[in-house]
Amino acid sequence: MKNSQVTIKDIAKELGISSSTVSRALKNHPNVSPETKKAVTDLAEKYNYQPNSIALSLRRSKSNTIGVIIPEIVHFFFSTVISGIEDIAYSAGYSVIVSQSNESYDREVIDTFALSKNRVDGILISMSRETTKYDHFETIHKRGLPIVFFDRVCDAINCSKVVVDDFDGAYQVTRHLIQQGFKRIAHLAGPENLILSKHRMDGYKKALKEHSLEFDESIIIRGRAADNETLAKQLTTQLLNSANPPDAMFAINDRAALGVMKAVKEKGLKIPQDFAIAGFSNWEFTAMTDPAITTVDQPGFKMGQEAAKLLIREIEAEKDEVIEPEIKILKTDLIIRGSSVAV
Amino acid sequence: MKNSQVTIKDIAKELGISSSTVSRALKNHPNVSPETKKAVTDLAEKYNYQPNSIALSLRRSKSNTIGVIIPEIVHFFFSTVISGIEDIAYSAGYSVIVSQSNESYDREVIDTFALSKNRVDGILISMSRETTKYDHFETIHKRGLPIVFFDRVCDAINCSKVVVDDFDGAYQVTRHLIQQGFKRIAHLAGPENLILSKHRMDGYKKALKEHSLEFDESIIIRGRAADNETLAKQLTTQLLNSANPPDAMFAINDRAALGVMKAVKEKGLKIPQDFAIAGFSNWEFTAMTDPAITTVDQPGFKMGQEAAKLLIREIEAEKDEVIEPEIKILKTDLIIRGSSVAV
DNA sequence: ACCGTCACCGCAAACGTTTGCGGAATATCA
DNA sequence: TGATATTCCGCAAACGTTTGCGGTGACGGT
Repeated sequence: MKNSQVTIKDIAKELGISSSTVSRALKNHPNVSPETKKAVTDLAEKYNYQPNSIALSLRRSKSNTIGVIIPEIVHFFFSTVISGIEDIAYSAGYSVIVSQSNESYDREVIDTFALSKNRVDGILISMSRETTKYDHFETIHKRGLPIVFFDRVCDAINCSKVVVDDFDGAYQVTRHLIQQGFKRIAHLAGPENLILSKHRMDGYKKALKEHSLEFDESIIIRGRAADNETLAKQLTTQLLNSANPPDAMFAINDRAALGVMKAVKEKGLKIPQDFAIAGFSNWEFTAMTDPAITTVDQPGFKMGQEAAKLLIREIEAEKDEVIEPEIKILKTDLIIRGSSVAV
Repeated sequence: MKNSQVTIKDIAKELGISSSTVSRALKNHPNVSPETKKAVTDLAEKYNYQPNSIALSLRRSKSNTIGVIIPEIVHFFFSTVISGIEDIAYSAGYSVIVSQSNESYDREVIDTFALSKNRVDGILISMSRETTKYDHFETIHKRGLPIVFFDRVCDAINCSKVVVDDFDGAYQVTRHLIQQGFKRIAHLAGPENLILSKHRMDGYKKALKEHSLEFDESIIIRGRAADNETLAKQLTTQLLNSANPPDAMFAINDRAALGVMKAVKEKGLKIPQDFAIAGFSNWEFTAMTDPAITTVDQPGFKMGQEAAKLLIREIEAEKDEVIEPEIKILKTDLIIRGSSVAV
């Protein structure tokens, strides 16, 4: 149990010089004689000196840590984003501390202030599904703490954001379904308070319009089905049993698409011959179902990278330097699989 | 940009008292008059005083942060474990900083020392697949930094560990296959340097022996197929085309099981009538395939919780107190699904 | 008038590091 | 020899907090 690490003071004492000199010697400051430098570095190496990062943080009033708040960690997309964040953060010398809101507004507020109290240098956030008030963001942002939103962004705060081109992704996947010959394409929509739901809906509408298909509210599934596979299945079954059922479905995300698929299979329809399905996000499992699900790939890793870059840029800006908020829109990638086209 | 947070000194200055008194007033120390206390707490509230956790860390030489090293974040099981770790850590007042080794030994070493340099109070580790040398663990452990291993544990280090009862899980799932009437059960084994591979193999063997089935090396798939779906599929196809093919497969994990499933489907065999499949870990997607895959649930969340508890217990032990390393073995849960039994 | 007790508060050191400033010793020059 | 420049180093403050110890003043008891 050699408890304490060796410090600058220890080295100074052993060499009979002051800590200032040791500090300077270690960073190769010109005002230190070569002999002293050598003595210091030798001893530092011998004792395996590691600068105390906490003392450094206090001195510089900078923790070199960034906080991340996401709805959930156990989630293919978000964990991919974290991976991207860490990639950039680590190579820039930052640690990453992650906390999850579990899609709860209250928890998100707690997490936000906890990170602020922990003196992180900046925060990356993807909002919870419940969040409709933004005071907690406002508060810490006004305090001068850099914030960057990603994916589930907040329009009310004037800061940098990274999103995926939801509109275009939805447009492309819907167009694909139309090009495959499907005529009556339903849409399972997302929660109304997330902008991405609106964007995807708009992309869907644009594709319909462009191909002279009319938008029909009766084949739109709204509400909480987006993240509830069972509900998605139920509502799809209902739709399939209706008078004028759809022949394809674009679901707002892959989990919902899976619910749709189960409903369609249960009904005895063949995929994609009788009914085509497309999701959104390219979650891992979409390649594993039978048939595999057509979807839209969101560059999660890249999103994490970009968000981290924007944040660090802001953190490391000079005091008087004014950083204009930047909105990064990442292109999506249409992944065509068996659920929408015969292989 | 109100840059600086208010400090104890600021409050002290404004009230014309010393920082010591403010500090004591804030923690309700008896040696402070009620009036002073009130004045201090009022002002603290007014300015929304937040203790500077970095200064605290320096003072107490304790960062209240724990480090986690896992092979990858984008992984259902490991992200579940993290979730469990955070659950315990946050309620005990610790932050969690996560880093991933990406299954690389070199990266694991770097991460280990980076965490140590960042002055975490303890480390939770699940080893990379590559790791066969343990000097980096040894070094920091000798330095007195508490370590707890989980899942992929290291026998060479004498510290607390949390594992799943791999032996029993494998035994149960194999027995289940036997009870369903399958006679020639193959096994896709894991990397040899991970103890869990051996344990699962042993559980498999025990079930065979108990039912008087002989162990046949020719239907064991070894090598790198465990985390390579494509390879798993190839080798399974090879096995299916052999002279005396198996009628069931217990795969060391779910990803491999999926490869097996694809091979079996491609061969035109019916699952489970002609061929049964079982995996291990209960990854999310196993419930989503068609048919759903029988597997063994590993309590990832609970594992995270237990590991965090053990670590924090060690961190918060008194200096002279001797903490005996503890090995926690968590029970698994057999999840029977369509791939091994007709519904 | 002296002493002891008590309640309340401040001083200063400590955690480990950085850095502006000044000072001592040596070297350079007139 | 005396003045000045150069080289190297230490002092002390600062980051924000905690805490042992000592100090002050009021009060009651003898």
